[in-house]
Amino acid sequence: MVQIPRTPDPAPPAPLPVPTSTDVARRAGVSRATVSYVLNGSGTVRISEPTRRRVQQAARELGYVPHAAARALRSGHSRMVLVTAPSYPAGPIYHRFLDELQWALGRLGYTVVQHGTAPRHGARGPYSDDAARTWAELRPVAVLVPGSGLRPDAVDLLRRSGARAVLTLGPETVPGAHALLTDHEAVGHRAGRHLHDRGRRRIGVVVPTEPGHEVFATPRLAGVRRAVAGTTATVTELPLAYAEGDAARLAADWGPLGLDAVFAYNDEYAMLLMRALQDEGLGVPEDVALLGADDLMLGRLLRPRLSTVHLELPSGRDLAALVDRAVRDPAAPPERHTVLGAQVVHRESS
Amino acid sequence: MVQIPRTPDPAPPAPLPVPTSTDVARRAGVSRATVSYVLNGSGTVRISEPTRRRVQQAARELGYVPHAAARALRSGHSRMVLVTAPSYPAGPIYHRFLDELQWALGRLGYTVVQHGTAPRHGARGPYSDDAARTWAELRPVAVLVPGSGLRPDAVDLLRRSGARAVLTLGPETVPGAHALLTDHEAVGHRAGRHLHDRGRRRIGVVVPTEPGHEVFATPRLAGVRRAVAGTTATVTELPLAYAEGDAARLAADWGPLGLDAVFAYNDEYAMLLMRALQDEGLGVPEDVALLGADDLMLGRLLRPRLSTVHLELPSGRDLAALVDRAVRDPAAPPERHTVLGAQVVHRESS
DNA sequence: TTGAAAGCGCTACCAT
DNA sequence: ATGGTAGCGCTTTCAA
Repeated sequence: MVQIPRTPDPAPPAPLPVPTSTDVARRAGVSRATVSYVLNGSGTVRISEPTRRRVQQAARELGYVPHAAARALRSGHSRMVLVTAPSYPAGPIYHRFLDELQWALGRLGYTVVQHGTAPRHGARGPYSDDAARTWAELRPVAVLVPGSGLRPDAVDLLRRSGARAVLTLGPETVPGAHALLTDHEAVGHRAGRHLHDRGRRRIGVVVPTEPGHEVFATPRLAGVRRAVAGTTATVTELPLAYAEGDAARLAADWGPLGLDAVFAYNDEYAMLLMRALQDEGLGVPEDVALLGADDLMLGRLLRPRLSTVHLELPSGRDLAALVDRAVRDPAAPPERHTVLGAQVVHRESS
Repeated sequence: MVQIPRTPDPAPPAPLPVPTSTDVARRAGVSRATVSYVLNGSGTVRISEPTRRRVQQAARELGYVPHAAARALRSGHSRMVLVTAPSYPAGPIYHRFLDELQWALGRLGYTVVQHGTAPRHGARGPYSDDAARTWAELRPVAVLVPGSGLRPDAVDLLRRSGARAVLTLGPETVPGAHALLTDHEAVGHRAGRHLHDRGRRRIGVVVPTEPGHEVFATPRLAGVRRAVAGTTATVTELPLAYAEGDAARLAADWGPLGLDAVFAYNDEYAMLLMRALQDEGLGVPEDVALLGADDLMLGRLLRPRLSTVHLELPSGRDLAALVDRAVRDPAAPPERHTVLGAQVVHRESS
């Protein structure tokens, strides 16, 4: 960070005392109870119009903002939905989904808060109790955990701390938690079947070596295997780091592999590999068919245009509704939903 | 969402009462005060080892998790740093930065919470008071607002609600808030100078038509203009949507433009445009030089390899230190820092 | 070394 | 229609 020359700047006003509902009450000449009634529009109690006005004006003049923590403490529950940071590097698809979810939950009166305790080096394990404890301290009414690694005891901890619903969005179910299953096995299966349908018989499957991707890569690989089970086709695992050098290495050793198709994990790895293959003089799709996933824009810009598996997360509205339902009936048995739409988009590379 | 058949699932236990420090005290046979001392390791008070043990064991057995809101209420301040959702579509660079920041603030004892009130269609304006109010209700000790659009009255509202520091990370300063200035004018300037140095004289600058990008695009354009001011070079604004069709349209009308270089806003737009140009038979960089920004991996995979402006956000550690400093001395005048490292990486496209 | 008690800001019950 | 007041879970001074 570089300090740049600055013109003298007016110091901010000394920290004023934060106005409370008591201040509003005093200023409006009413009791705190009345203030609360006016500002929260309690259903049962009626306040006269003049009083109501005085209170609202006093609140405005003071810049009064209610204290969410105090409210939660008193009322025994918050409207906070905590979304934890995904355990994997999230892409544009996830962010669009989260945006939608936030908006939909907002309409239902919830406040969405993201907590990014990304598991760092040296952490004891995925979603160690430490992380879950931090979440629990916030006393969210619901917790959504995208990705994998949520442990059953963490679910327990959260529920015992008052969370009325715990939901996972990922490849596995966790006891006690509602599950939105992203069925990556099905993604692999679609990919495998597509390549097999196109007449390919020696299929490679890229498995990123970067940590955090196993969650998707493993079931996708299994899906491809299942797709060609009972046929003459073979499936070969292709570890690959997201780096030019590694792709070049893989491409250089391509011959002996004898592969005629690759499901490249996603569009970005596909682009990486396509480039390396082409640089090595191999033809796509003549020599080797290439299939990505995610349907990113960049796939359409490649030559040949990249075939891909288009993925679709659940609509934010649907998920918001599920959260709301779960919160209203915390004792209901966990729901399980399959939420990952997967569809092959056939373009030119396969 | 598709409901899949499920085996009957054990219903979760009826919502147990959440254990409080009173429960821990009772179980350990001590007072709540003692529990607090033990669990928070108060500096002044010494608790005997046996008592300490009993308390800790009781807490463990009960699955006790302190109530952050209650604690904040009593102590008068929280350790929550609120990071609002960026007002622009955030890329991998931002996410890496945020990760780092979170980690660094965590080490300083803060809890980072992201609040995504992304300004949606129909919202009254950028960061309307509504959004700021929601933030203020959480009574964060500090608020970091990436992007632009934070209004001075929102800063005021936040400070009057007890936020000891408000920081912006973006192209503009806001009165009352610390500013981490991402100097995109400098990015444009570097880009313009590079292209001019390479002998280009008719320079196009891509300006995305998608909303939200103006914040960057406008100053970048201005920077290019400044870089060639006083020379014979010209600068042409090139509105472009992130869609194949629009790029094709632009490329089809290329001739009359008479441009020999383009600063393409970022690597993704650069890739889009490069493809369209090449499809149109134009040579990069012979006919037209192309410069991206962000230094994404995909730039290295293009042919020719994409020249780009490498951007660097401040280190999470530095920023965490600044937040901490600002929180400790809330009356200090706002700091201003320029935090965007910009450096041209010359490859083959320019 | 430990406990009693006040009080943070707020809501909701019960009076008036 | 409005006010008094208890108490949510916690920390911290003051006494014992």
